[in-house]
Amino acid sequence: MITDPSLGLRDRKRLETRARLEEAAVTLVLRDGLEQTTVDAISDLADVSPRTFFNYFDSKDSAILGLREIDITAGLLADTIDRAAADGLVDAVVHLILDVMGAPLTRSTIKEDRMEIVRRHPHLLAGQLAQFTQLAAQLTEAVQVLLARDPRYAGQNEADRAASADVVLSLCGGAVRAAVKEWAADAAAVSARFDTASTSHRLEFRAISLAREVLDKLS
Amino acid sequence: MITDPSLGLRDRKRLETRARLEEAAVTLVLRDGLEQTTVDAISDLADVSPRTFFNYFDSKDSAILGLREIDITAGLLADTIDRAAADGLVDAVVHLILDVMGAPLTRSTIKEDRMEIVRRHPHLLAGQLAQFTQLAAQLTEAVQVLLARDPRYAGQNEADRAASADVVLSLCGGAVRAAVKEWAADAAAVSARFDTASTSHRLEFRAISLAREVLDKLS
DNA sequence: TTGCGGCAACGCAAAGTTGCAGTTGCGCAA
DNA sequence: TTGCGCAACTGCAACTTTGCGTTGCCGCAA
Repeated sequence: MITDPSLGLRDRKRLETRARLEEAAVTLVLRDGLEQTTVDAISDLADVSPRTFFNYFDSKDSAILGLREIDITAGLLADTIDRAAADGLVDAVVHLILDVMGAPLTRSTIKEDRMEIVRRHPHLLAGQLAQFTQLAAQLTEAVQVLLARDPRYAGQNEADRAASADVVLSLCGGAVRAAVKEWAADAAAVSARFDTASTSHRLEFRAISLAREVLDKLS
Repeated sequence: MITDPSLGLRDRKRLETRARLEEAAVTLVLRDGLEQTTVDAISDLADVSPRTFFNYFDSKDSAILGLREIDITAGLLADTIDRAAADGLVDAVVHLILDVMGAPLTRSTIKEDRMEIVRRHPHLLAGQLAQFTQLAAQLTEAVQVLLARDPRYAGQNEADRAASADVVLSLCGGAVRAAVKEWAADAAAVSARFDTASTSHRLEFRAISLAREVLDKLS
């Protein structure tokens, strides 16, 4: 239940509805399977109309993963800039992607259930990751900001920087996707209990290694 | 009309049906606009049922672009390997992507009409490019073959090579996407007549530059 | 307290997409 | 030449997704 009094009734209801939809989606998928779970059923369980479902989520998959519209806060961007200065651009961007895409997996109250679902249906995450470029002009924008503060890209004009940002994002996104793929294959095989926080770190570490390796060998 | 006598009636009919669908799609989109053109209308004009439409194409967009199932022939793979040896991995992969994705744009008989449509609706190509990773396990496989023949990746085991291939593909795919974005923005602004062959070359050149630049600056 | 602007939920309709099952007819071998 | 297997085509139903127009109610200001 959401009780933050700083929000008006309207916003509280909105948050509650979203939470109900997320929980309904996860519950039904665990109970009936991914294919068997329809948007209608999720909406029913959450007590809203199917039309409303799509006012909250872009797709069934988004609801299951609990992805909300990407919103890169000033704080997150600042952290990313710091990270870029400390560890380099690749580390920062990989971290940013995982933070934005993976937050519901590692920080939600139903994260264990979500992890279980993702483990059983790796294409869920992979699919979102494949699309994330188009979903998130914001990410490109954030990377552009990073590039603008990078001396190596100082001479570039706006347009070139946008293009470069796309490529950097694609590289890092690919690394994350590859890391997730491995993790899903591993998790399916090993099926060991795992702790979500450490999983997130392992993913980040692996993604960064992969990206760096390619940079290393191809340049 | 398809008249190659080496094919049986069955195959000839199949090719004809596909051609009719492609042409119907392009014709109707040019006449009525992208949104106004429905799968039903395309199927009608091509004299098949809407259900059959989806036996030939994954989506309306694919039909408009004339994308067929990706099939990397032995010849194409050999060419790509040669190119990798001569100009490097990035050049080869970028070329491969453009060849696979762009063939219908540069080699089809209705290419001018297609180019016109892509110019008016850049998201068509961008969308396909965004999805191409998942569509094309074959591309990943091809890149894996390239990596296997690359001395820098000689020490890697199968699994690591698969991951690296994903990242390389993502990098090059991003570069192509960025190049296409620029081209679309340009073409929309300039709206000049242009020659499809040289467009393809310019795209390839620009994509390679972008990829190399990122490799250069980030490593 | 009342009235108003706007957002949220909703129903409806249309389009895209996919699985299933039945029919037809090509291609091949006996 | 005949018969069989398989692939293509089809209709149908279900599901996902989106646009549009309507209704009701929250939040704010007079």
